[in-house]
Amino acid sequence: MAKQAASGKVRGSRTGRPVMALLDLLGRRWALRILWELRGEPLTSRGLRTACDEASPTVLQARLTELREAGFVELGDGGGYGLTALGRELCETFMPLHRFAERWRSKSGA
Amino acid sequence: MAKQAASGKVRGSRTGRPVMALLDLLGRRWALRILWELRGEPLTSRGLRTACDEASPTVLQARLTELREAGFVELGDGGGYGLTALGRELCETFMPLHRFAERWRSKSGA
DNA sequence: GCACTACGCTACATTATCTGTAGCACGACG
DNA sequence: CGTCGTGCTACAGATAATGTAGCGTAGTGC
Repeated sequence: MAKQAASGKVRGSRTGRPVMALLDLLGRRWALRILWELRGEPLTSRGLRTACDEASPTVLQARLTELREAGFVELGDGGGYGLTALGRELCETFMPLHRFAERWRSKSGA
Repeated sequence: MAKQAASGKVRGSRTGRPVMALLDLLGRRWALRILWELRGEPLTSRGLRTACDEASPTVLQARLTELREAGFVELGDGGGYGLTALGRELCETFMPLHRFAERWRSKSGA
């Protein structure tokens, strides 16, 4: 479990372009999902686990650490994970995805 | 290698919400990156591989198949992968990510 | 103090997934 | 025919995720 995120080099950032680093960071299992679940209000680690279909705490913890190092997520004082201002911004970016997903389903079968 | 994408159930869609299916589909290695690299003009499978830092053809082929089944990517007549209209829509959604990534880098170190 | 609960977080064996290299079948070009 | 470029696949080795269990800490009620 390497610790390299946000400190200058994330896996996939070989090109130097920050989008790649971001794309790679978000393209990990549960990363997008975590941001999505945190979009409303902060959740405890166990609450987040429940929200994420009981994903294993190992990955969740790993993603949470990466996301924290990236500055998108933070651990509140009284416990519970929440989005930082930056994380909230990022989440805004994904909001259109919700509407898109609905349209997508109606077009792709189902 | 299971074939289940877009045909009603993708891994992670247990909740039934299409966002989850989409989040899960895009939250696989190279999925986001592939969409991103295809955003401009179509690329051949090898061209795409080059664009994706020489990622192994195994995963690329797997993602390409999933993305095709999802209706985001298509294989052109004369060869070369390109985005479908739906895929292009999805890509539009990610465009703000580029600007965000720049801001992110300046805030998170580097 | 003591049990009880919930928190963030970790260990570890099993299983799934990705990497890297090689190579196939097909077609176009010379 | 030989060579090149397609899309795509096989397979061994490395890496990451799963699932279950449990740690240390902190707050509660007694």
